[in-house]
Amino acid sequence: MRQTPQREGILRVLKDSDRPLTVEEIWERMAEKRSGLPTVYRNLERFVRQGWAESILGVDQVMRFVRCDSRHHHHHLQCERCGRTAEVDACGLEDSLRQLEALSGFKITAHQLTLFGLCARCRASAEPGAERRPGEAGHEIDR
Amino acid sequence: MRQTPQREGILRVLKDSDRPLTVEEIWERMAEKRSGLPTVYRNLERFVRQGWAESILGVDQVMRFVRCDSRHHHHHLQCERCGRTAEVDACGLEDSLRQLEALSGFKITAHQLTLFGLCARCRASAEPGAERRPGEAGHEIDR
DNA sequence: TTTGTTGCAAAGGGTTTGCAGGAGA
DNA sequence: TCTCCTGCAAACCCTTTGCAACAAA
Repeated sequence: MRQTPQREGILRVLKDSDRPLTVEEIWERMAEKRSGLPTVYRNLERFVRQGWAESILGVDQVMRFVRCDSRHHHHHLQCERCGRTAEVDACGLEDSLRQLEALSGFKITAHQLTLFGLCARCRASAEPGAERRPGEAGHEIDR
Repeated sequence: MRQTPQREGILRVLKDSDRPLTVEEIWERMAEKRSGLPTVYRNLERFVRQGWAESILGVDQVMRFVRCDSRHHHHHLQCERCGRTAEVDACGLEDSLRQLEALSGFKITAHQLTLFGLCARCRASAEPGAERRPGEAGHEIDR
């Protein structure tokens, strides 16, 4: 896989963001060397295949991308207000899954879990007028 | 909400299927009184809002719809081979969530969990050549 | 009769593709 | 040099919308 300014740009944008971004947001943030939208799509797809990025579906049904820090099994916690996400390492689901297998007859091979809520920050600063949706700009540390 | 043959048709198709269906699949199965695709979209949206149906995203990233049997909190088990789903009542996640809240500082307000695997049936009849993906025809009982 | 619903066709919007030119290695 | 990658524009496809005709209640 070749190294190109476009690819570096995409990965940089993802790295610099603390929340998942839509394809268009990524594209917009590639200030210096903006590439074509198709290039962003094509590379994002590869990054996901390679395990360098991950796509997650927001509450608003929009697909967003995050840099994938940990290769191992994990899940995402998404703040409903600012859109920031946190990775959750352990999922503590294993026991429940074994139980379910016995109950349902299914052999469970994979699961997908997304958690929604309020991050510590937004929880603290619950000032009115601060409501935001995932996909909108977050706090001052946004970008 | 008025009762129309189109609405009855959609609900009937959903009820007769043991696996989630795409909008187009639902539309195709409304044999007698086939409606326009927009009508299917419009009603499906309402049914979901009303809690009569539920949309679930497959491993293939395609949205499908199921009749919603239980109004209470539940999750879906999807068979990767035949596409059939089962509803799981308890999710046994509650304890883990409390732990996570303490750990992450998040106040978890909602979660979305989908389980993938092999249903009892497909597990038993693991004959080669029987591979199917969600969205393709299932077993003989498919319709 | 009133008002919600349908069907059609057209618009919309995000994503993908084809292809020729360009640039990593 | 040889591929792989990019950019552009066009094609796609699923979904939504506008509007007039229609049918529940």
